[in-house]
Amino acid sequence: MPELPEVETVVRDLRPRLIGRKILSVQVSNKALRRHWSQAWEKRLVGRKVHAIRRRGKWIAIEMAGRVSLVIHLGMTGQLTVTSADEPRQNHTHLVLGLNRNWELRFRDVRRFGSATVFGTLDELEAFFQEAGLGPEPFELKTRYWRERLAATARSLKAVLLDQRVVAGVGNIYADESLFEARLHPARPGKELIPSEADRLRRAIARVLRCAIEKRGSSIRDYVDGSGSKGGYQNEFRVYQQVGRPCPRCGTLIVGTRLAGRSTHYCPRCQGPGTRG
DNA sequence: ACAGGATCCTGGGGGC
DNA sequence: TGCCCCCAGGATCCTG
Repeated sequence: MPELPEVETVVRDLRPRLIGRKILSVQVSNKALRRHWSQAWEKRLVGRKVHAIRRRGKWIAIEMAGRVSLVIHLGMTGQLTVTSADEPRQNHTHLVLGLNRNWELRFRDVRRFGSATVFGTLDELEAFFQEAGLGPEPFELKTRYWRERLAATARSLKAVLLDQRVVAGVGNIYADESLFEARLHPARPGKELIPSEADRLRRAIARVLRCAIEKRGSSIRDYVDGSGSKGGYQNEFRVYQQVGRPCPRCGTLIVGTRLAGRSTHYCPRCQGPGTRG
């Protein structure tokens, strides 16, 4: 599920609920997430106060006193919520941090493509992100960098947008919505774009993501924010999951295809294959 | 360098 | 009601 707008919404929700709270206990389910949980991590967490929560791409870093951090990726179906400890636990809850004042931070993940990892030092944390090779944040994309990355590749725009090493945080929904906003065909090879088209795409990505953050993300199925509520951007989709419906710009029917291994949606007219887009 | 497929998982929806 | 097949907001590894 969660792409940048969803992860950003979760992070903003968690901040007031988590910062200053103390971790009193750690409970882990017997099912493995994408990265194996080490028992030694529990001792590192217990007794610590939460200092800050940050997002990098689709990653969430919960930073504690003593430079310990809990780093979480929500995968496809991850949910990270702060709830009263009295609230019944849903199935597929894989990590529960008991907090003071009877609160709990819960990580639920039906498909278990998500992960939770603890780092003991800032160096470890930085090395982890370094190794991931994450590209810049979409809101900090430099014109020159973006033009050059596109010019250097024959891959489709769709594949480039999904590549976290080129730009961090865009996933399948916002790739399609951004390409529609920019009036560019998802199969266009990056190096075919003229500079003005590359710039248009860069601005489209930022515009779409900002709008989605405003609507608190997209809830298709599993996504919920930091308090367990759904987002609203699924009502704003212009091409994603809109196959057979009229394009909001020109009325042509939206079509679906498969690109870069993912379902892809676009308007064959507005996003026609020509240079003009 | 790049596309495409398989993989890790569970559950929902459609067809029969 | 049940079964079978396909699909899903991600990421990674392998093949050709």
